[in-house]
Formats: sequence, C-alpha cells, structure tokens
Amino acid sequence: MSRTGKAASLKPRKAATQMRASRTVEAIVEAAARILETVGMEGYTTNAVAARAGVSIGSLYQYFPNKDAITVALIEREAALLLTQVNEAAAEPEWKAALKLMITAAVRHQLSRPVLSRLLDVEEARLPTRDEAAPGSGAIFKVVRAVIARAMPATALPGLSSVVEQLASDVIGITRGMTDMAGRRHEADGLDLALRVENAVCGYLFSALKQMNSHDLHAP
Amino acid sequence: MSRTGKAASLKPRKAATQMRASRTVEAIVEAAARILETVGMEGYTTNAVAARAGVSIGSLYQYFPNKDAITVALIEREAALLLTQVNEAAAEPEWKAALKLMITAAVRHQLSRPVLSRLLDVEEARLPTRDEAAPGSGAIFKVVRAVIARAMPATALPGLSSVVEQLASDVIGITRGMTDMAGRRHEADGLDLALRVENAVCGYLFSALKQMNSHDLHAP
DNA sequence: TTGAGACATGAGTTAACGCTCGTATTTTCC
DNA sequence: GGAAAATACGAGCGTTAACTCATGTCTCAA
Repeated sequence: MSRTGKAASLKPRKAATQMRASRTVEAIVEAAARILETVGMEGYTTNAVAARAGVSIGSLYQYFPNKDAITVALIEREAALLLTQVNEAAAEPEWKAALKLMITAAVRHQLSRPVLSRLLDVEEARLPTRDEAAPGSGAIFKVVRAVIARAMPATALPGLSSVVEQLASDVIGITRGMTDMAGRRHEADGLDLALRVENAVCGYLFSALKQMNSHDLHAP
Repeated sequence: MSRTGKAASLKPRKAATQMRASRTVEAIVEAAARILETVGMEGYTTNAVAARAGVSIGSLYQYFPNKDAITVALIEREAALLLTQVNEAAAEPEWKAALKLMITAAVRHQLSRPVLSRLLDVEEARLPTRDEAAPGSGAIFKVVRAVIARAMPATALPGLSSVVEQLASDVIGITRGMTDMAGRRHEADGLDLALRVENAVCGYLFSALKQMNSHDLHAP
C-alpha cells in the first residue's frame, strides 16, 4: 500500500520535453480518469492506470513520483477546465447574470462526468491542501466570492468580508449538493438542473440580502 | 487489500447472545467511527479498528465477515439515529414547520460528527446498494418525500410523483451540500447554519411551487 | 461441579499493490 | 553515422493489510 508518512512531493518528477513524452503523460492522466469512472477507487491502482494508458509501469513512475501525484494532476486538469468557464462567466457585468452563467458552467462540468467529479472532490479533501497556488478549487472559490461581493449593499458593514466568504461557501455548497444528487439519479438534462440550481441560489441570496438590509436599517 | 470480487455478505456473521459479546460489537463499530474521524480512510484497517476497540483481530472477524460489514453497520447505526429525529419532525402537521424541524435535525446530526458523516456518505455510495430494507438513507428519503408531497397543490397533475421525487432529491442535496461546506469550514454554530439552509430550501421550494401553479393556470 | 458452547486471542498466511532498477529503444544534435 | 540524452520497458522487491485457524478462557444451565 502507500508508504504512509512519506510525504513525497506531488509535483511531476520530470518534465516531458519530447512530444511522445507529453502524449504519455496525458494518456496516464486520462487513464486515471477512466479507471476512476468505471471501476472507482477500488480498482484505482498504478498498475491498472499504466495498463489502461498503454504504457509500462516504469514509464508512469518516470513522470509521477507517486500515485497521489497522478490524482493531483487529474484534479488540476479538471479544475483548470472549469476555471476557464467560470472566469468567462465572471466577466459579465451584471452580477446576477454572471452568477447564472457560473452556475450553468459548474452544472455542465459536473454533469459531464458525474462519477469522476464526485470522486475527485473527495480526493481533493484528503490530499495535502495546497489550496492556493495553481488553478485549483481555491481559485474558483475566489471568483465566486468576487461576484457575490458585487451584490453587496453599498454601505460597508463591519465584518462584511467574512459574510461574503460564507455566502460564497453556501452558494458553492448548494450547487455541488444539488448536482451531486442529480448525478446519482442519472439526470441528463443539464439545462433543467441549472435552472433549479439558479432558483435555489438566487432565492437564498435574496433572502440573505433582505436580512442584511433590515439589520442595516435598524441597527445604526 | 480487499479480496476484490468476493461479494461476501455484509450481514453480521454471528449474532451476539451474551452481554460481553454485544459490548464487543459496539466497541468495534464505535472504534471504526473514531478511526475514520481521526485518521480517515488512510488508516481505516481492520487491525487498527480491533486495536482501537481493545479487542483482538480474531474477535472482530467473529462478528463481521469482512471490513465492509463494519462500515455498513456503522452507516446503519448513524442512519437510524437520524431517522428517529426526522420521523419526529415529520409528525408536525404544518408541512413547512415539519420541513424546518427536519432540516434542523439533519444539520445537527451532520455537524455533530462532520468528518464521519462525509466519509460515510461516500462509502454508502460505493457499497452494494441495499438501498431499501433496514433504516437506511432510503427510509429518510421517503420521509422527506412524504412531507414535500403535503406541500403540493390540491389539483392532481400528471407525473406529479416524479416531480415530488425530484424536489425531495434537491432539498436533500441542498442540505447536504451546505452542511458539508460548513463542516469543512469548521463552522460550529448549528443554529445559524440551520437558518441558512431553511432559507435556501424554502426559497427554492416556493419558486418551484409558483412555477407549478402558473403552469397549472395556463395549461389546462 | 461440570460439560458444552459462546467468546476471545494473536501469530501466521496470502495476495495485492506501490514502487525500483537495470536494461532496451528511440530521438536529437553534431 | 554516432554519441548522448530522453524515453520506454517490465520483472521483481518489500511492505501492508485482509482474513484464518488452532488454541485458550469464560458463562451458564443442569
């Protein structure tokens, strides 16, 4: 099993310089994804990944120092994909429209490979939290936070940033929770699901904003 | 590792008749919980569970045919705990009040042992889905569904039951997603979180009901 | 008291899996 | 062409962890 305790680096062991090498690396990462999707963690072994990728176990370890490094690479690949979409959505000036676009992007992404998304989500929590740095879910969280900050009332309350943090966390939680459930139910219609998530998120944000405003009026 | 392929039964191997035996079984299940909470799946081994329970590995295998059986027993223990609370909440005649009580119960339950809840949730998805039978999450789902059905407009639409199914799924997803997130952020105030979840769930349900009513008026 | 069965023990068996290393092949560059 | 570097290979090593089994101890009814 894993050499527990040996916190080896999770960065690639050697950078691929030739083209066949990058093809090998990409094949390994995609093989990891397909194994996780079809067999789950149960069959997610380095030997199986190498076999599915059509490369030898030796080649695998030439580019990844250990098994977790493969998982990290896969997580970062998927996060980068989603981050691109989310960033585009955040460019929309109207915060509400931006939020809706972000929701659609998140739903589409998670519903495109639901099993993989769920497993990677779990693994991400388990692995050494190099939260920031590199396009990880930390980056996505920041974008969501920034968009929600735009929805805040003009008057600067004390401790507003932690409220925004919480709202962003809740919005992401709602989205993930609903999409997870839909994935387990084998829902296919991403558009319908996105609308439902929009309803939930907007309903929640409006009631939160209303409460903030009433506090704002009564307290000072 | 696991003897992959051997789909042994997950039921207890032998029923405990004497009192010391039931104490042993309970100690094993609770030890499994504590290991999962403190070390995670990484250190969740049968030898570690036996050691933490203060019994020998042989005793463990006298009552559980394999490792998964321990996990299943733990899942059922936790689900039964929550189911009791949820059933009490469902007794409330006002559907909205019932829903709020159920949310409070779910939040309190999940926030009481957040790491354990999350891990068990993942394991439950992985294990052979004996969904129904015994107080499992299937039973909890049914209760939620029944409460939401009470909120439906009197006019019986076609395909209403599948809509209710979807609403229940969404409500559970919202609750789980928000509570998961809160657990990861180490939130401690369950009351505050429960209020936020109520806002999200009620906001979502109202908008869904409104849409159903407008369809109802325009279509017949 | 005593015997039978319930319960407890832990060293040992076995298979799997992460990972290494010595060797072979391909690419690059002069 | 040929040397050197990059890439590929896969048998095998070491460890881990699920699970067994032979043996010992406790409980309780008769």
